[in-house]
Amino acid sequence: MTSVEHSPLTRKLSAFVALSQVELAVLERLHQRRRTFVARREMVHQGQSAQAAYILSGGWVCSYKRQTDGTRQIVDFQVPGDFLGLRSVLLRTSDHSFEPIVDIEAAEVMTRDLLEAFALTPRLATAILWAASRDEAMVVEHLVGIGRRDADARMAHFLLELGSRLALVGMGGKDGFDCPLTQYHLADTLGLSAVHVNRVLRQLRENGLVTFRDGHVTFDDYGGLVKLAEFDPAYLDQTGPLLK
Amino acid sequence: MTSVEHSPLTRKLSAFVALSQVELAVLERLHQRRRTFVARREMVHQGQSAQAAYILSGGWVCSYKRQTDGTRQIVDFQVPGDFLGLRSVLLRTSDHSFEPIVDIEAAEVMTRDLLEAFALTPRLATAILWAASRDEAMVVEHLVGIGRRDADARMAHFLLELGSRLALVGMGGKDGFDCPLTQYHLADTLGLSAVHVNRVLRQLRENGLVTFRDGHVTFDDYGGLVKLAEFDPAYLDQTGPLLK
DNA sequence: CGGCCATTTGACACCTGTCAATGTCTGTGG
DNA sequence: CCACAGACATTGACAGGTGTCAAATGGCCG
Repeated sequence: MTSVEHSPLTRKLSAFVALSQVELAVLERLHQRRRTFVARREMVHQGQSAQAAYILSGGWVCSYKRQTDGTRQIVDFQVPGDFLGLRSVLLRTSDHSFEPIVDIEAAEVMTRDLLEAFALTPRLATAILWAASRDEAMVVEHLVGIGRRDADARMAHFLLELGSRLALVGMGGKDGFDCPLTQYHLADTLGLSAVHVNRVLRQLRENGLVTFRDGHVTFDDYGGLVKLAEFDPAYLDQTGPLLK
Repeated sequence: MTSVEHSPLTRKLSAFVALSQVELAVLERLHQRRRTFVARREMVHQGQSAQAAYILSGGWVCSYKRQTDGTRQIVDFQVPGDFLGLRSVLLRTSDHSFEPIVDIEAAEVMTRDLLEAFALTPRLATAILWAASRDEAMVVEHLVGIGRRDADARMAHFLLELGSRLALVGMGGKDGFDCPLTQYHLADTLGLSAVHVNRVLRQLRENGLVTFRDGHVTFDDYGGLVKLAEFDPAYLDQTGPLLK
């Protein structure tokens, strides 16, 4: 499609607004300090003086909160093209922990560089704020899901949301996507036990809706899944108002 | 305590940072356009071109999301001193609905006035952003609660959080607070059925922990409640805890 | 080969939802 | 003043969704 190799973040934002050459250049320049993190090693990213955010370019990360009894609740996932710790730069960080799910590659962005980029290209700032507000909308939708959907619908909704997000960066479509998550990750995300996650997955598979297996999610009946989850992606594509 | 009558928002922010006379004046000036809303009449506040936010000075509001099957999930409550729709001004609004729980009084703040106030007094901007990030931390904590706490702990945690928030604006303390919520509100907040909310409240009452009755919450055993809920107010970031 | 991790499955308990009925209080209208 | 309706709170009986416990299976890697 594109002759030039763009970063996932560029792809994502481009789906939201057409960026000029200058804006694209500024965006790419933010990707200079490349860093890698090893799977499962917690990236401490507490409320301290976090002077940098990260743009995830490869691999998956989850942000979670751990309770005193040992259980944890995963609040969100970050996939390529997503920011890590953006809010801790713009506002103040809440005390999440971040854990790479696989080995990841990310670009470290210093606060001053980010703010400078914002000053140079207001439209870029707008686009990035759009991404941040989308993240927040996802947390809210997540809350609704855990509070008011049963396990099947919750799982279906989550997989559909993930599929939509990945499609935006070219890593999946309506047939499915590669997915490095374990059933424990799903359990900690959806507020279920790992055992029940397995039961739910089996049922969805046997009903011909979706198959979660060997690191790959296959949408066997996309329409049926959407119906089961009452999935309305409106909260994801907030195309419009901000840039008008 | 104070000879001058300050707004709840002023009280709240003052607990976070000592504001100068100038900053206090700017803050009070934001309260000029007073409006009232009637209980139970939904304040439509969709993603449209929301050019204003509100500072709640009296009464309670809840923000919620309704599902197609009719159930709803309350995402957050706003009590005096809280902003309504702040994020929809700074970023973009997610599609919540707002419902006054009782008759409320609020100050309408136009975006331009707010931005102007920010420009005049950066410290005020910081304080307000702190409030916004606290709201977000509460949503996350709420997610953790629904996902990983049982009904008793969830209820206890919620009541303690509410108590802390109200204490910040002088509307409650370690003994309790006035509370206009119905058990249906609690159910929609905690992801429970109204019937079960009633059972949980009875149990907490019979265990001598907390009494929810006749529009008033009484902490019968604050310490016991904290222990049951494993309540750690760190996420509220109330630097100068009034509850000490 | 021998651990370790993730997955899978079954049995059972229990937390929570649903259904239904009753009680209480408030406001309204006769 | 009383009858009545409506909203909220309360309680019991019952069903069902999920969690917990335990064990077996299979893949991966040192």
